[in-house]
Amino acid sequence: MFSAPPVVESPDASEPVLPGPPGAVSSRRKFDSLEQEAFLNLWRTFDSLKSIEEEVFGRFELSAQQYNALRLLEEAAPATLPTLSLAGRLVSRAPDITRLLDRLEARGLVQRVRETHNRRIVQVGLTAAGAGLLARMRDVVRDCGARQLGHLGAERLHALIALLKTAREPHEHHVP
Amino acid sequence: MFSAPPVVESPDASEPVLPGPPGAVSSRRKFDSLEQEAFLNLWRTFDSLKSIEEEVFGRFELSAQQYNALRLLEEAAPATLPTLSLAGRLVSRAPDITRLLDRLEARGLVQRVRETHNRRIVQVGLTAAGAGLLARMRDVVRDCGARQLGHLGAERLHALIALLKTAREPHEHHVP
DNA sequence: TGACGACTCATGTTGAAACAAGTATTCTTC
DNA sequence: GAAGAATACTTGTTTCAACATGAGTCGTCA
Repeated sequence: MFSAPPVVESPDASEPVLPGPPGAVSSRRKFDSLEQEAFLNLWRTFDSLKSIEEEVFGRFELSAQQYNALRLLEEAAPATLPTLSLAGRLVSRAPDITRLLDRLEARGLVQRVRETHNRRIVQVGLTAAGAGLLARMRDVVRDCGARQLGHLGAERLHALIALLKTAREPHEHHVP
Repeated sequence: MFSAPPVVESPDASEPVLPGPPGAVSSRRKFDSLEQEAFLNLWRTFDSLKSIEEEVFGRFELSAQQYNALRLLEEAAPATLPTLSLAGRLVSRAPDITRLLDRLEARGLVQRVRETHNRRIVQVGLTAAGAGLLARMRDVVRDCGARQLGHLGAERLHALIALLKTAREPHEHHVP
């Protein structure tokens, strides 16, 4: 099955085992195209910043997606949101919104009420406990943001936001 | 089984906040800070582009991370890489590199050979089948990149790449 | 030599994400 | 006003990622 078993003992076996690419090499050799280079940079940067978020949210035993759901409910409060409407507003698509809410409800952070007029719909609302948790997290979360991206400054942040919006614009399906 | 001192939520989860009383507080601002807005845009854009990648790689029954591993092995070929060295070069950190390679090896795309001089190390190399798969994917992947970000144009792609690098630079333990 | 510790990878377990199928309810059409 | 389509979730199942733990190997120094 294998044409030539390349049991090549890597000649540079003494290469640095530490993470991080040898960036000095020409970057075009590593990427097929500029678009791919951009996407890989996007991926790497997102992963880097996400790990910071996760460390912060982990202290409250929340995932980033759970926090995001709570924020959307806070924004809607004192009104509530139908389950799928909430799912549609999440940053990342959430095909498993039911169990995400299960976990939040089990901790008393959200509340689900089946509508009386249309009993198919389940309204989701933030509880006082959920609002309290968000309030306690506020400062920590803001500090986290500053730690992540504060060094960019307002001007470059605006430029980055604009570029990111332009990047995904053609892929969005008409969502307000 | 938690190592960090958990910040527990308030124990009173009994006060529901449902549509009822008006007033209360409702922040109309959507973001706490510019940094958070930038991160959420990063997240959303990454998720959008990633779903395109996944659709393309899914046609070959590969995840983006698996493809990335194969690409790194192709870059190293005909030499091989120690397992952890490969893991360190992946775009996203991969604590489960063993089973990722298990799956690739089960399909005959990579080959693992335990080194004789230092039997702790397992060298990973691309097989001919793996190289063939990458070759068959090449055009599709490039088209995918163009579909994702081709509308930006070279100038804005360069600007985006530069901003992304600057964004994650202080969080990398290694300066490339 | 042989105990000790560092290194490299494998394995066990838990929990979440993804996809598909099912259930209850409402709407539509005749 | 009943059959069938549509809606809004829910549940089941499989797969994968994350964390902790363990096993084998090597270097070192008494």
